Amino acid sequence: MPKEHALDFERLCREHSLAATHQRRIIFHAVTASPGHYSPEQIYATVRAQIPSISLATVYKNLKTFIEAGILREVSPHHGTLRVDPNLEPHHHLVCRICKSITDIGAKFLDPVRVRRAPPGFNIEQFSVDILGVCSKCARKH
Amino acid sequence: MPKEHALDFERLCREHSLAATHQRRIIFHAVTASPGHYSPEQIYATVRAQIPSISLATVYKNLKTFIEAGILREVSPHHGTLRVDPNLEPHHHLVCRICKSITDIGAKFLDPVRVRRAPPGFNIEQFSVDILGVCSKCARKH
DNA sequence: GTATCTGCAAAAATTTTGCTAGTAT
DNA sequence: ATACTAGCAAAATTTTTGCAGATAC
Repeated sequence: MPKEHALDFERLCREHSLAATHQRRIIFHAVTASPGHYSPEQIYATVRAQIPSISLATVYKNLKTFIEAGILREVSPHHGTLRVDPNLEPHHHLVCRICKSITDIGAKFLDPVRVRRAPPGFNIEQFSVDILGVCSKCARKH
Repeated sequence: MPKEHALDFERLCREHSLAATHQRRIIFHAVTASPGHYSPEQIYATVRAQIPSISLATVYKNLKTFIEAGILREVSPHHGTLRVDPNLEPHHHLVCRICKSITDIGAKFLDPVRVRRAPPGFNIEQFSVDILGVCSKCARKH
């Protein structure tokens, strides 16, 4: 339970050499104040209640800035565009952090995912594991 | 190793009550012929080599149709828009197939993911598990 | 004072929709 | 013959960009 989000925010900005602007403070608060996984539009709506003059572009720019700094994460590394997968067998994905490439890996190459304490009320149908890291091609370039 | 994609395709269409059109045959082939996780634009480019007059809208419509039928899958259920996650602790996601809601679940609630046979050349940094299913709210409505 | 950031407007990129003519069953 | 589908153009959504004025350090 964090006590002082405001202090956290000032510190975070200093640590990442970001200017602690009013807009950033409110955006950060909108994202972190209540648990959730919000879209830029949702965050924009929340922030506008406090800064009616803010622009959607500012929200986008700062979310991107926060993500690049590692202060926030993006839920899916592939939100940019639809990607179709013809593989209907149980399998998982190797996802390269650098080039965003996706490679299949058969489910049997992993220990089966097992839930220790079941989430109340949620009806589990299947598991999909993203194995995040750096592919061999990108490793060679760095 | 499938031998006869063409036959597969005709059968698939019959099984799902879809008209086996020329465009669909070429689109399906573009997605399944070589392993990958292609975007609509990439598929459009491939298909145009064989049907120069095809429209991008037709590619989109049919990918969506295939996905709804279960003939193809989408790599990420959240490609539509960016979603930010303020939780930097190790955790995974409960994702509802119906309403697309995302709920955090701490990493300790799952057995740790373990790779049995390591993918050659890929440098693993972290695991992200999507637990797919139906949330309690949506279950109540069905 | 200087570098960075905001807001605006415009553009780019992605996806959907309505309609008419054409095609599969 | 009937129902479904393709192509087109237009619109809707989502995201990025360039720049002038404002703000943080």
